[in-house]
Amino acid sequence: MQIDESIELKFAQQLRKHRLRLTRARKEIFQKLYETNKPLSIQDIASITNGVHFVSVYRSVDLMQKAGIVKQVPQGFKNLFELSDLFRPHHHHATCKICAASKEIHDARIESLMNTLTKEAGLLPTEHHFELYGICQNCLSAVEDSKPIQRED
Amino acid sequence: MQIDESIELKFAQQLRKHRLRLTRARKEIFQKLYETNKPLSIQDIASITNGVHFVSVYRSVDLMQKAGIVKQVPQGFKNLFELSDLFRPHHHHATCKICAASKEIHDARIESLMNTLTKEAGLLPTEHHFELYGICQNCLSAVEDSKPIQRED
DNA sequence: TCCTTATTGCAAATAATTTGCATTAAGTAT
DNA sequence: ATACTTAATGCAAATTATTTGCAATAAGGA
Repeated sequence: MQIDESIELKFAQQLRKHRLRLTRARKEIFQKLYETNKPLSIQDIASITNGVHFVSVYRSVDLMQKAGIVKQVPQGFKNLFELSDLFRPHHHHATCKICAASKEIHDARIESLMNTLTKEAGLLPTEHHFELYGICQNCLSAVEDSKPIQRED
Repeated sequence: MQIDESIELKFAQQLRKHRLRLTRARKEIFQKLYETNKPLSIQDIASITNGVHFVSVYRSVDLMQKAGIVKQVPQGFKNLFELSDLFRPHHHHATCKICAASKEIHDARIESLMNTLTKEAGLLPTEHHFELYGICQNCLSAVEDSKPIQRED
């Protein structure tokens, strides 16, 4: 997939703004996040990225995060990353607890409520994490809610 | 702090319902979560808990989580735990990005919106994670937003 | 009190993340 | 284009976090 010209430019500018260099590794990471278009773990990124050492992925994702290029998406117990709102429309995720399939949610109601609540709590809003979980149609049949928890043995 | 009788009973029942035994370690963990009354990491719990090996904390928190006694609160990049809604009113957190002070939010608007959105996404709602971040009054003065990111060197 | 088996503690294995350092390569100036 | 400065990379190794195996212990029911 070819990245849009203006997106690429913005990427370069954002790096520069934070005195970060536009390296092959970072281009590669950005490209993969862009075309995959869903939250990925560091490991995920390292595995699909071409010739970029996983340590560099850690370091670059961290810096790109601080530079506002990438944002963290804590999903359940995993820390995932995707491109920030600078590069794609702000959204949230609804994820199936069972099959982990995840769907994007775009809804203005969320944002306004978030801001209101954050301010009401006496904070200057910077960000919010918002993840919905449920069970999708496909998986519903396999679940019995009242059953005691499963052990692995 | 002494735990309410009915709370303790419910705790025991919930364990039993899931065929989990009421052990000293679990009482201790429950007690600490109860009196601390804020999200704690596994490490936190292990350190304030009296004579409970950290491996047991991992295991018991995991089981108590599956049994609905404890719930996970992914906060930023940390996985924290607190008692589930069975034992304290459902709420969310507004956390200062800088000093990490965290304030509880109780607001019915959130819940209804969550449920609506989850259903709209085609999922049967099970849970949601919802964390607000901002900068509190105390910390506000120390921040200059447009400054390039800080490196540690 | 006895019996069954979940739970614990400990040691050790794995996995995840971070750090130090020499080498490479951006980005700027010449 | 070439040289220069220093950020960024790769690799090895250190930390840190989490999980697993197993023998000893202790819940909880008979």
